[in-house]
Amino acid sequence: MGSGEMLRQIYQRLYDHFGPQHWWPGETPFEVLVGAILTQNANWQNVEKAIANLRDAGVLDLEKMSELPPDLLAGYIRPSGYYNIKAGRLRNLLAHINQAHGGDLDAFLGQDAAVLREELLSIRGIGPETADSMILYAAQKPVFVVDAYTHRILSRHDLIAEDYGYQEIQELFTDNLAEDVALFNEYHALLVRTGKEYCRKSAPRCDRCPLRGL
DNA sequence: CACCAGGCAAGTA
DNA sequence: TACTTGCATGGT
Repeated sequence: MGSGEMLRQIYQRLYDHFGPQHWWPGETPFEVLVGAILTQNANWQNVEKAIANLRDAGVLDLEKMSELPPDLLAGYIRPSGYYNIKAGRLRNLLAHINQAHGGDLDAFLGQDAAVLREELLSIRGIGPETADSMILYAAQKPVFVVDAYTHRILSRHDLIAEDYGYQEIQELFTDNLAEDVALFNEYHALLVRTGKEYCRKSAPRCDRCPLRGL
């Protein structure tokens, strides 16, 4: 069986098992950008608390957050962990949008996906996964997001080698699936859901995994 | 108590 | 190039 057929079969099994996941839980593109940084190695529940703090403070907005003193910003996002590091990363992103695009978020996100990706990766604190999450979920362009769960699920089911890197895994999907924002959105969300419930680092419950037997 | 969560950068050899 | 470590909170 070819890789494309295999990937579509995986998707079908996960979708049949879990149904639609309704990602990304963000109300605006800006909120998605912020969430993408805050969720780095952090539980989403904690990220929601941090975002709620920002919203209550009225600074969940490009201009308002840009004017916010760094220590105050760090205080608001405290529940998401690494708050000093992440406050700096948020400010790096804000500075880039302000300096390179005059604070025009739509212009920033409206660029060609490849150009946007290069710009994002040039910002301190934004790596491949964060950049791709932003492009897919905020800019709504068809880039496949790879995360730790994607790697773990595929390697545990012997669909890829253990030492596959980000780029290789991403190419596996983009070279074998139609470039469809809705599909990439749902697929990534389903892989995360699968990882959480059936493919954790320790104590895996592969007995009930919807992908067993592939 | 230990381990983990929708990573990334900086330091070391 | 290939590891290792720091960052830090809250849930299980």
